[in-house]
Amino acid sequence: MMSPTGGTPQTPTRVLVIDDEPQIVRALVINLKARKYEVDAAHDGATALELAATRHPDVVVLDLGLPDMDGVEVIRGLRGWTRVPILVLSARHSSDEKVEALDAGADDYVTKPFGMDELLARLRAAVRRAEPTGGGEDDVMVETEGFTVDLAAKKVNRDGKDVRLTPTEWHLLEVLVRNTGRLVSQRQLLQEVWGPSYGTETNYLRVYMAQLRRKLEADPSHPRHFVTEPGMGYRFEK
Amino acid sequence: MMSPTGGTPQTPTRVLVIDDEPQIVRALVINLKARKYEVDAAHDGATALELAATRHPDVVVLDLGLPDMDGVEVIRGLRGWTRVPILVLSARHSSDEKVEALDAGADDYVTKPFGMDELLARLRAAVRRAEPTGGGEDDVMVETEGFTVDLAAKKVNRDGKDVRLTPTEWHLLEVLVRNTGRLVSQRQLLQEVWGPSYGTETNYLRVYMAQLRRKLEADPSHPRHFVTEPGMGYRFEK
DNA sequence: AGCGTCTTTGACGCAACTCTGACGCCCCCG
DNA sequence: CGGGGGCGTCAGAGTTGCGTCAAAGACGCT
Repeated sequence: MMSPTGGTPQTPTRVLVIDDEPQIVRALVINLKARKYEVDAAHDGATALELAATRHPDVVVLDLGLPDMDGVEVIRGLRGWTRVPILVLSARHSSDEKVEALDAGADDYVTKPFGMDELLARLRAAVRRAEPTGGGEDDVMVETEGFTVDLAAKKVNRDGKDVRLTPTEWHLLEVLVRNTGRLVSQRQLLQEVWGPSYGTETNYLRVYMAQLRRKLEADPSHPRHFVTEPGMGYRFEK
Repeated sequence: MMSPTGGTPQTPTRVLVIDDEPQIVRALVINLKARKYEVDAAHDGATALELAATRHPDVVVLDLGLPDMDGVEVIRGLRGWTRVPILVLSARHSSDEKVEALDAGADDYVTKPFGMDELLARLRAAVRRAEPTGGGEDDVMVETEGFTVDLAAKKVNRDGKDVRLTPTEWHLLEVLVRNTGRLVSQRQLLQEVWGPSYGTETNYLRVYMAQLRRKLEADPSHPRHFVTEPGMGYRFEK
């Protein structure tokens, strides 16, 4: 009826399935893959958080009954650094459970046993509303007098030539550019680029900011666009 | 447990309730108003679409069983021009109904009879995820005739130029500005900026208030905006 | 298996920020 | 009228944070 991404052919939607019951995981994986989703699976909370950090899923399906940690803790762990839609599965019908999960940051709550059709529809709904912007074309191009960043094409142009960025460099640049003019805290940068457990490794930031400045600033040692706010974070200015 | 808007006191969340059963509408309206939502109600689809257009609700609660038109048509009518979250209520448990409604653009689907707690939690979830991107980025700006404070971007502008503040200076300014016009006790300032164990080191305050005044006041020795209340605390005035 | 690229880690010098103490002022109170 | 506590100001000392470089480790590709 509808492609996972909602019609626009682009990179496939990535789903992270978290459940400790193998048969449920299998059923989900089969159904999702058949519909051209890209699927990762985890059977406990720790693995889940790790996978979420490294794979950056577009939507998370989470069973609350995990062996190693409370499902709500997983929600909080995710919400600490990402707004990825979270669809909760649970065998518990109690109203309190639902309220707790939803208020912790879940986007939807489905009780088992569930219909696969319904689950997939809810998944589509969750992904759909998370999509970038609905109404109008947002400007995916950001220009400075020294270089141009094309967020959609994932390209940076300088003096007519494309600048080669490594994945990490790009990711960092993307977070900064998406917050043009705003200060982005070191913690937020680290967590968005490297994952939730990297909130304090500020040396990574120093290295990669230097890298970005070397590649994009006219005078890397006196940056005009990638501004350091000592003790707080970094800011991208046009 | 949580204010409708998620903590920041601003304009109340507006809900549009669409249902033809008076007792359900009444129950919803009472519960919503008690939680400080602003509520509009419609008992048929035509009125609903009209109200949605004129009142611009932040979230819609829609019963699928309407007298004048199919509920799914209402969803489509809304989705034609707005991305407002739509929470569907329905007596039908059939999977097809849910899939159809969700794929038409609904954000959530709750079957009757429903628990009020759960419904409210789902409503909060729907509003929450729509907030930051939906209505538009409202930067929290505070202006005086001498300078401008942008709390979101963590920026202070004076005479067209950005003022450089250290982390401590920012933190202090932030607490004061968030309490504009109100007196903030020394103890509270110290504990919020330096931590719970620093309730008495008022000399810190003196040093950093001086710093702030030097950077922001036109005449630092005769402050107009950062007012000392001797023996009590400090107050920020526009 | 070998190679190239990307990421991570450590060490160093330098700059920025925080803390601290001394001093003088003003206002309140005795 | 004199004393004292609270406040503002200043500048130095100590600490932390930042930029830079280089090399080792991890990863993927051929």
